[in-house]
Amino acid sequence: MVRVGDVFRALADPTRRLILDELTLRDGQTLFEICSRLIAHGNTSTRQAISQHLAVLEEAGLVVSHRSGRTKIHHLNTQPLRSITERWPVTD
Amino acid sequence: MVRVGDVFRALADPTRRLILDELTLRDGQTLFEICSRLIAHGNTSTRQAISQHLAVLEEAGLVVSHRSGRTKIHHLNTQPLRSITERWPVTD
DNA sequence: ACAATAGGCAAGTGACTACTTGCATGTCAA
DNA sequence: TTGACATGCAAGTAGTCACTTGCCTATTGT
Repeated sequence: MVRVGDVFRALADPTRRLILDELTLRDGQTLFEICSRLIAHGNTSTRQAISQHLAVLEEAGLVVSHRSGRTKIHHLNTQPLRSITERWPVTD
Repeated sequence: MVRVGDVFRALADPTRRLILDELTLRDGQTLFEICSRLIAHGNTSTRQAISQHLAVLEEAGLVVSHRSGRTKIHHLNTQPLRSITERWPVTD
């Protein structure tokens, strides 16, 4: 069960938004891939920090993961974002 | 200039989301009206707390306000929410 | 088996955040 | 003008959060 508060709290951090951007560019990355590519783009986060960020994103339902051997594959899930526009409809 | 981080941080707090809900029900309320109606709905926040929440919402661009005599009228602005679905498009 | 790889767990720290408390400012009605 | 009303400001506090640090587990290749 995903709470809406978790979604917003997860999105409130700039590094977590960068992770979502990275998964938007290439879905299904491992922790090490995400680390490498974030650092390559100037982010200074360590593996442990990014691992904790991914846990927050998973709790919010924005990222789903499954283990494959000794690696863990992360997938983006934009479904929880739907609740945002449903709650406060954007007026055109 | 509204930063996307401010929007998510503002939405991360449950009381602030209740304030947005309240303004969705009836737009253009004063601080005292918002306080009264939130408390009537079981929220235990004080006036000062809600005032600070409104300041955060204004900084995020989600609420715009103008003074009228000794009262301050608050209006909802859902425009910043658009950036959410623009950044991570919701797949149907 | 053994070393390297990919990731996990948990305690500690500094910064930030929500909330309170107390007082000050500005406005309206009598 | 004087008091009541609506709101603002600013310092202090308790709790949360992001990040580090150090060690541990599990899997793969040789």
